[in-house]
Amino acid sequence: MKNLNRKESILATAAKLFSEKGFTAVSMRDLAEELGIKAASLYNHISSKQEILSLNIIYLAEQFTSGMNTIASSKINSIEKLNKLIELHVDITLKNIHLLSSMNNDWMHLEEPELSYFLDMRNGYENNFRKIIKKGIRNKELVSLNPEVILFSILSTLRNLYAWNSEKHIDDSEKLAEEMKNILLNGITK
Amino acid sequence: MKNLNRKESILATAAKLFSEKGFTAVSMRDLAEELGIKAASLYNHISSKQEILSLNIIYLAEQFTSGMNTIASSKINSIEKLNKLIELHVDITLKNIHLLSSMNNDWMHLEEPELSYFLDMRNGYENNFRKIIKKGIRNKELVSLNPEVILFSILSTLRNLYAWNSEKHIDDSEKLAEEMKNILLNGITK
DNA sequence: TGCATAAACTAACAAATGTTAGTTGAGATT
DNA sequence: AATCTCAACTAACATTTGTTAGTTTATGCA
Repeated sequence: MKNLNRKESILATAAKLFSEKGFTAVSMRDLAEELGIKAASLYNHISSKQEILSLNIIYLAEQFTSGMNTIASSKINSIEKLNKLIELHVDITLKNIHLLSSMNNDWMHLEEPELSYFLDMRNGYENNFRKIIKKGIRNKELVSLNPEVILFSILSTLRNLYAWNSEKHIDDSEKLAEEMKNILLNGITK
Repeated sequence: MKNLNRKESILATAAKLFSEKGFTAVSMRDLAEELGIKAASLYNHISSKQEILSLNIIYLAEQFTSGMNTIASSKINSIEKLNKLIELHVDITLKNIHLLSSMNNDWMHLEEPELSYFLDMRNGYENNFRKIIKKGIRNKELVSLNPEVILFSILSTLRNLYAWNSEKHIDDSEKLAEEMKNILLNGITK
């Protein structure tokens, strides 16, 4: 949390606390105490608890959206796109573990209009992912199974990366991505 | 929620609300209102908000633990054990969607001694799962990749089943389990 | 009929919540 | 030296929180 200005360290500390206990269970006094100041002082830097949540979540969601847009529109085949998506998730997750947790578990506490903005991004992301899978099936690159189940399986694993990683700290992002590609795409049986 | 006595319907309704907003964000007044009574009346049936959470979570965790114990000690090979585990998850999840959500997201709000009891069950479950995977690798039934990454990938997908299923309602439990076995074990590439 | 029980109610509590108003002090700018 | 600004502070606010105490009411059993 060093080398951050006060607002940034509030956002980062909030993300950490939210990831441990959830948005609602963390009070502004908890957050202030963790930063060594009084709750009222937080309001010199942010306008509300709600703003902390939405700045954090929207920032992260936009990263995923932008990464997905680049990949979806690139001229590579479906499997290569899936590989790139796995790299994208591993990369963003390892750099933002606490934010990931916050986004996955507290997005429903966003208020309008940020809630709709977030859900639009999330839906857009899933739709792009779904298209890639369906195209892969049509091209015979992927097995012809229910694309929804495929989508769900991969996305669940990628979205949960943060939970696993905070326990066993995998530092080598590249190696982790390679193993995940292997497992998710080729399966685990011999 | 019909054909349940009052206590059971309190637990079920709480699970539903917790799954939508999280344990901390649901007040006893919210819960009471959903049941058509006043908050104080809840205390004729349960002793605290905390009790609601722990009864729900412990009930579910014990189901997983007991299912796992049966599978782990049965005399079948590793891949068959993994198949059984997938069936177990699909089965329990489809029957307890809201409970699943509550357990996955609100367990950290348990208090001692239930918290430790839950964490012991959870760790035991993961250890059994890990053993099955490691033995499968030793037996050359499974590919020789990092067992932690394999464990994490499968478990993430299984644990997230509830989230996906509440949107796209897959009613055919058997068919869903079959597709998941295929994808998780054999991969998705041709 | 009278009584016990179960489950609802009203009213109130102390504590915790997010937030605002107004104040203070240190450091930079004029 | 005087002023401005930033970021901390204290004090207080209106709500909301989980929970308790005491009361009422309907139902089933003696």
